[in-house]
Amino acid sequence: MPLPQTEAPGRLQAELMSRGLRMTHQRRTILSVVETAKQHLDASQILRRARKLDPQVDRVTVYRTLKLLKRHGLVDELDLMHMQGEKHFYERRPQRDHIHMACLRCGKITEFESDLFDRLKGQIQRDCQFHIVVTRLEIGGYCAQCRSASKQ
Amino acid sequence: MPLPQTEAPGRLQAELMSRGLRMTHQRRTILSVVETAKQHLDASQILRRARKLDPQVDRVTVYRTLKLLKRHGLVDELDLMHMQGEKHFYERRPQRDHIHMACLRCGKITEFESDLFDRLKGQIQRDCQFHIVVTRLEIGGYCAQCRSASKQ
DNA sequence: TTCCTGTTGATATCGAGTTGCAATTATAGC
DNA sequence: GCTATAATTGCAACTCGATATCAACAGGAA
Ligand SMILES: [Mn+2]
Ligand SMILES: [Mn+2]
Ligand SMILES: [Zn+2]
Ligand SMILES: [Zn+2]
Repeated sequence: MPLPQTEAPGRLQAELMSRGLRMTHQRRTILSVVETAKQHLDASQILRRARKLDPQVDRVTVYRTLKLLKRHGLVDELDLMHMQGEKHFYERRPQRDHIHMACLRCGKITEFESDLFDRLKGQIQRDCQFHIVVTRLEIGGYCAQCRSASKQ
Repeated sequence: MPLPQTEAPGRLQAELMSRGLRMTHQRRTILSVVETAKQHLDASQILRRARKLDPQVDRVTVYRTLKLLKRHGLVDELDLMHMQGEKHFYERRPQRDHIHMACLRCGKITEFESDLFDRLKGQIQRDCQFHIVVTRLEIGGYCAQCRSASKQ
């Protein structure tokens, strides 16, 4: 039993349990991977990390769990400009939405929060009578380093 | 010869030719499909429409042409929340960027332009020293119709 | 502990998109 | 208009992210 049941349940686990969902060993493992990730991970990276904790976990369960988390609004899915293949990336939904910038040269991902973004969402809800559930603002371009590097 | 060579070249075609790219019959066909599309089309829809004009056109050529158009910043790629499968959708890049809202109930796609969005992009370029090449703001939620329909 | 139902793993399969390569063709130069 | 040549195409095979199926399993209420 690599993952003792007694560990403090993360927020993701608590969220799912409060919604009456069954908490399996595999789910706990996958949730802990998503929750402790310091970067944006794709499904196969999540699988690899989950297997380190519990070699039993199957690829299919990772996909099923990610779909579940998306459906409950607990993780967000990103393209990050599909810079290498068609994979999607996942991150815990933060308190406040943020913007993702992907550098088309070095691949670096930068996050950015902005009042203007919050106001824009407000405008959309008001002017379009559209009830926003999920937002995804992704920007491709060139980061500061790569800009100065390419100026000679 | 369903597509006479004498037809006025569309803007996409003119753009590509001005960049010194070869203008093949297949490309002309695919460009005309993309250019005249009234909705967001995925690759297989583009193929089907292109084949109506020239049954010779191959699936691979559609993908290659879309990649070319993306690389030249002439079309934008969208997920539209991946509501049915993993397809991507394409549209001619407009003068002014717009936002895409996808209704998670009826699937309707709504477009929206906003000064706040333009200002947000300006802020990002300034504050993050990030040179923006492409932006993609996609929002999932519930449209006005579906909201009132679900209120009993 | 029992029972029931939701969940899982193994496998096969789907389907969007890519690759390799020989045949074709656009176009620049004559 | 020809010719030469390098870009482009079509076909087939392939990659790989994601899904469907279904028997076996296990969470958790009673
Ligand atoms: Mn995508
Ligand atoms: Mn659009
Ligand atoms: Zn960079
Ligand atoms: Zn709707």
